[in-house]
Amino acid sequence: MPEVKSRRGEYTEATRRALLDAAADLFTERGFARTSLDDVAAVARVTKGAIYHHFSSKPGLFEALFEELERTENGAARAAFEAEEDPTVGALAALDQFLLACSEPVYGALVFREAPLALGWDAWRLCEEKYSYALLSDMLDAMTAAGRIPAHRGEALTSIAFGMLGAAGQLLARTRAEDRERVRGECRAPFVALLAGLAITE
Amino acid sequence: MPEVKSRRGEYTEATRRALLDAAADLFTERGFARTSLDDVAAVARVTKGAIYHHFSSKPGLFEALFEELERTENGAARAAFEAEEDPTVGALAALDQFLLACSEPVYGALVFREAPLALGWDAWRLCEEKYSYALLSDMLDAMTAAGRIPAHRGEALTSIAFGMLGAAGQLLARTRAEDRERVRGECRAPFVALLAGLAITE
DNA sequence: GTCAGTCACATACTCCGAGTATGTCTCTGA
DNA sequence: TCAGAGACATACTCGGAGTATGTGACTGAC
Repeated sequence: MPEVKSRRGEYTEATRRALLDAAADLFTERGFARTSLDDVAAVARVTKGAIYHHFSSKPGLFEALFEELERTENGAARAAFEAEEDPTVGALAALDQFLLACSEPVYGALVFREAPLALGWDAWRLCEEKYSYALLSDMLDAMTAAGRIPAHRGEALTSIAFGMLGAAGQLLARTRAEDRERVRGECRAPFVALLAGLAITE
Repeated sequence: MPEVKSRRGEYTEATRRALLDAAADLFTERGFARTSLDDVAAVARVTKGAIYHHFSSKPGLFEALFEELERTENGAARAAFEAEEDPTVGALAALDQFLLACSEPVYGALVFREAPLALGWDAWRLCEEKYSYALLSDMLDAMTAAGRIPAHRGEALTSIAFGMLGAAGQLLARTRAEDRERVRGECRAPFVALLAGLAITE
C-alpha cells in the first residue's frame, strides 16, 4: 500500500526539484559551460554538497534534466505519431509537435543546443536512443514498411534526418518569440520535401 | 622584393606548424576537451608559453586549425561547384567532394565534431560563414535563381541543410575506413531526395 | 525512552588545467 | 656594441569540478 512519503522524503524531493529547476534556468540562459555548480546550488539555496548527494557529476545533473524533458516532450510527439493511421501523416504530426516543443524556451535549448556540449556527441546519442532518435527511427521504419521510402536505406538517412531535427530545434531555440510561428512553417518545408523526394527516389 | 625570411622567422614558423600538427592529432584522437595545452606543447616539444605566444587561447588555437582546414578543403568543394554549369549538378559535385574530405581522418572530426564543442555553436557558425555555410548558401541561391527551388525560401532551409552536412560529416568521421565508401553513397541519397522534393514542392 | 545507524545535506579541502606575469636568451638594426 | 624586440621558458594565480569529512535530524529497534 502506497504509504505517504515521510516528511524527510518530501523535503529531499523538494531540494532535488529546486536543483533541477535552477539548473534548467541557468543552463538555458548562460549555457552549460558557463554555469558553475556553485551557481546552481546558490539559486536553489543549498550548497554543492546537495548536488553531489543527488547527482553523480555535472554531466549527471544535466542528464537527469535531459531525461525529464525528453520523457514528457518526446512522449507527446510519439503520441502524435501513433494517433495517425498513415505513417507519413503521423510523422508530420510528430514533427509539428516537436517544432512546437522547441519553441518553448527550455526544451530545444537544452536537448539540442546544450546537450551535445554538456554530454559529448556519443553520450548524447546514447541518451537519445530512447527518445527522439528512437522515435525518428521508428517512424522511418513504419514509412519503409508502408512503401513510402526505399527499402534498403542505411543508417545514414536516420543520422542525417536526426541532424535536420537538431538544426531545426536549435534554430527555433534562438528565434525570437514573435518570429517562431513563421520559422516553424519554414522548418516544416525541408522535411516535407525530403519525404516527397524519398517517395519518388527508388 | 620578397627577401628570404630570417632564420628566426623560419624557426618560429616551424614551431607554429609543430603546434598546429600536434593539436590536430590530439584534438582528433582524444577530443578538444580531453587534451590539455600542456599535452599539445609536449608533443610539439615546446612549452605552454609557446602556445600563448602564437595563439590567443585554447579556442584560438583550435580556430587557427579550423581556418587552415576549411581554407583548403572547402576551397576544393567550391571549385567543384563552380566547375559545373548546372547548379544542381555542381551542388552534388561539391557534396561528393565534401563527403570525401570528411572521410579523411582529420577534417570531419575537427570541423564538424569538435568545432561546436570547442568554439560553441555561435562562434562555430560565425567561422563557417566564410566556408561551408557560405558555400551552401551560395549553392542554394544559385539553385533558386535557376528555378530549382521555391523562390521564397527562408533561413530555415539553409540551417537545416547545414545540419544535414554536419550529421553526414560526423557519421563519416566515425565510420571505419572499410565502410566509408558505402556510407558515402548512403549519405548522398538524402541530399538528392531533398533537392528532388524541393523541385516539385512549389 | 534512548541509542545506534542512516539520511540529507554543509563545510573544507584537493587537484587539474587555462590563463598570466615575468624572466631569459638570441637575433637584428642603428 | 648596445638597445630593443621577438621567441620562447618558467613560475605563478585562479576558478571550478570533484572528494573527504563533519553534523544535525530523523527513524527504527530494543
